[in-house]
Amino acid sequence: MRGKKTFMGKEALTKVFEPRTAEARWYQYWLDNDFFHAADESAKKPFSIVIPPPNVTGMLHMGHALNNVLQDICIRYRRMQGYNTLWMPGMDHAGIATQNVVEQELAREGLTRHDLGREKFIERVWEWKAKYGGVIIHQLKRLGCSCDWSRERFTMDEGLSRAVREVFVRLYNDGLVYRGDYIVNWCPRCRTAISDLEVEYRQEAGHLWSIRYPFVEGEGGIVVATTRPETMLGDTAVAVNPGDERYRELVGREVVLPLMNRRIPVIADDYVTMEFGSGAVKITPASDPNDFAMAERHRLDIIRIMDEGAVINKNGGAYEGQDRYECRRNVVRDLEAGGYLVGTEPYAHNIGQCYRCKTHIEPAVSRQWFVRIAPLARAATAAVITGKTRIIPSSWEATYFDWMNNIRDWCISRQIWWGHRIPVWNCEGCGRMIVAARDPDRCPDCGGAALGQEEDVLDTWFSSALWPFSTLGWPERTGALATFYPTSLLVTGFDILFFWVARMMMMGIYVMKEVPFRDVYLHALVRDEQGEKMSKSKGNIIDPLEMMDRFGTDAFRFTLAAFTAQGRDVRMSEERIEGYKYFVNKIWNATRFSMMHIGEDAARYVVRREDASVADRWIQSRLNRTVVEVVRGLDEYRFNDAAAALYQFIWHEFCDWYLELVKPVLYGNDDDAARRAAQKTLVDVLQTSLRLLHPFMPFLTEEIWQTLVADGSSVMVSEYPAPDEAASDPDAEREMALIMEVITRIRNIRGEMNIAPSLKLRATLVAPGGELQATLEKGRVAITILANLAGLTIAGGAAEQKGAAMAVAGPVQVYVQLAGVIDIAAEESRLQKEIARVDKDLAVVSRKLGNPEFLAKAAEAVVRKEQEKARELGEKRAALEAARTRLSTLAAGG
RNA sequence: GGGCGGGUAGCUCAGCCGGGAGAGCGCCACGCUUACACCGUGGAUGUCACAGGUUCAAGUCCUGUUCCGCCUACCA
Repeated sequence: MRGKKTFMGKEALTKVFEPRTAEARWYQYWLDNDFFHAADESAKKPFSIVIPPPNVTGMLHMGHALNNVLQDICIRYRRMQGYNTLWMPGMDHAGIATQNVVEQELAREGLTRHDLGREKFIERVWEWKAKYGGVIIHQLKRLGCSCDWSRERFTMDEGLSRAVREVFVRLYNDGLVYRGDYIVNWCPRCRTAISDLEVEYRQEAGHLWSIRYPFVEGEGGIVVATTRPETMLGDTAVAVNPGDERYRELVGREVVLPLMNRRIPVIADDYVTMEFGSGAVKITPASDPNDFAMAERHRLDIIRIMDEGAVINKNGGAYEGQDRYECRRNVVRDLEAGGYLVGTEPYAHNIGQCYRCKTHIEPAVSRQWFVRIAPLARAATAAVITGKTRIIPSSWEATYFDWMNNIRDWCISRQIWWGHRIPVWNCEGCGRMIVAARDPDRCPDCGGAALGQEEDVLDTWFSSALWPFSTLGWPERTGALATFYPTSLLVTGFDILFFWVARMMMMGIYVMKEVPFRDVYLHALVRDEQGEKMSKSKGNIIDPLEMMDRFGTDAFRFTLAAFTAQGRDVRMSEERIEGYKYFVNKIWNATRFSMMHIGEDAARYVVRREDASVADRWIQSRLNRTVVEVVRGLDEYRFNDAAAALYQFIWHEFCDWYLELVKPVLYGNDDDAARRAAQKTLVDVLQTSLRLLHPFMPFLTEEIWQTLVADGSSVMVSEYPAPDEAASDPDAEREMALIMEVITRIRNIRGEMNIAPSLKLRATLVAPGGELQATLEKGRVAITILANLAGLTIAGGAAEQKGAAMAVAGPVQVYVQLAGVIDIAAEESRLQKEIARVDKDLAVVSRKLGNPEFLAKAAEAVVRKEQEKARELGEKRAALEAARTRLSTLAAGG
């Protein structure tokens, strides 16, 4: 253990918890003590997570908050369990996004990146990064993230750049990377190719134009339908289905392309759907992926009619210089004027747009680099099938497999400047292409030194795909890599399952011969209260920083955990966060109360078992049950279950019941041993609860721990509670359940009968059997105080209870003397209601027991349970009925 | 077109392997009881989307219908 700075514990907790100061103080304390640090070598078992690197341009939003809080919960949990934990942090250079940001900055100065030139521009981006980049890192710290910041990486740093080059070269040498002229998704605004995944499709209202292409010879023509008339300028064929009777004899003939006066052939291809439109399709190989594929099959000409900005080029004849939409209007106008336009109808269709800038994608043919990933996909699929990597929730497996099985080559080149420049050089002397991890000096063939490097950079996701091993030092054989690869867990949103997770799987297996992670937990998207996706344009963004400011980070974190049910979106709601702020307050005050009543050394008390009250044993047993649930929840990534178990236990068992139950013991002077037992229990339960809660609420728990325990230790490196069968105490649970029900019954009578809470009542409990009476006797003080009684009689046989309200708590009859104040009508209706309720239950049970098939086929235990239930309900009903009879006698008697 | 998820209390949702419908918030009543009014006590509220089926038993399993989301896809 490294040197530890201690924080001087305060005498007592302040009246209210102050999140802001506590958060800053404890985060610094953790840093100062190096608690986030992971050792490259350790006797402890490793547990590692690599962060989904946020964009260097990123600002913390709800998605980040959820993602990182879940990771922090997992990492703190494992750390406390004694693992050598590494949470590897870092950022992504986010090629297009970052370049856009810096270009916008330049635009404000009236400059473009071309004014600066490539080198200066890149410098400018680095300057931008130094100045503004990494805001999100500070924001992650505010969330409490316990990353090992000493290892922070950036996808463009030296080590990672080297990894990128190494992998590229390997892929190339293995024949998995190639360059070629193919049709790709082109963004005319970003002026770069993007991958299939980076295209977002949205339905938009458009038109379907029908155009007649006249035959070269003879009368008539053929009608084609299109949503993009301007692309006709580049048409090189018209296609029909080979099985289409209507067009059978037209195949092989030629038509004249209107406006261009070019002769193009009519061809036959299975791709064409006979039922759609006229059954004939215009083919524009340079502007449509399907047409491009057809051009390859039929060796058609490929005519590019647009430039990089989607402006018509010289191949567009008279339309040269026009923007694609301007051109569309003009083409339609001219077609109409020429009598070629046969029809126009409104038509809704999907249009692809750039996921970065939302500009309409222009499919275009260009020279790009591709990765052939199908062979890598097979291994990535197998890894999940064999369970080497688990996807949680498993419902995502199907989606993963589907994508892997239909995978297409990945376009990895981008025509931008900010990114990893492709490590390929072309010799100006002999034209030789050199693919190398290190910059070559001269051409190996001709020895020439005039080598020009490829202009393109790699898709940002290329470097992200290497993240699990590149951040650990690969291609060096580092200790970190040996210790932490494969990583234990990846936590990320399902929206980047293909972008990132799938590619990391492929690259990890390809490069490391081992999967990159054991578990992949995919969490949901965060939406607003109405279930809408949060977006700036809708103005429904809930800012996590604001939430932390207003409600405290712990409340915010707990809310996220409580909302994270598997397979469902998270609907964020300020009200819920506020609710958990109240929970924070509750815990704070429960501790304050406890500390007022326990001595300095209560934690060291040794309590004999016989001195522990049933309440003491009960709360310990319940706590153990909670430990079981929380641990299971965290092990199974059921964060909401874990959070709910904690909430329920702390608020509704510990605070609502246990604290009330121990008050008489703490206040009283008569029983020192019992008081010490209670104090000891109080401290133990509190400390265990804090440890359990710590991954969810790191700041609050540390603040309390430092004051409560005050021995210089930190809760964040204390041992996480483990289930302990010895603490399980079914007897105490059963006994307390009865005592609690008796108290609730009496309170219920008070409420229902409208009796002032201040009025002390007398009650009689009638219990058959000495054991039950003994149990009630143990609860005598608790019942008296919590039900606010002036006197309590515990009896064996039915006594005449004149003027008493009556209720049943299991086998115990509860009488509350209301002599003088009893409202007979009210009591009558109360009993009536109770009887009706019992009758309803009884009817269900009797129906089952009256069914011979149930008796014959149901499990024996189930039958026995039903029989027991029937007996209890019967007894309860009889007692209530008797009370009602007495009541009517009383009423009749006056 | 294909795939996935969902329709449970006024709202937001939880309900694992089928065996007495739950939580939080909201609502109603009462209470400033010396940890907490960011609180306490008590209470009301559900044809578990619909229709079939399997089963002794279905919110839970199966089939179909319907509505709502999301993902995915080359019908111009």
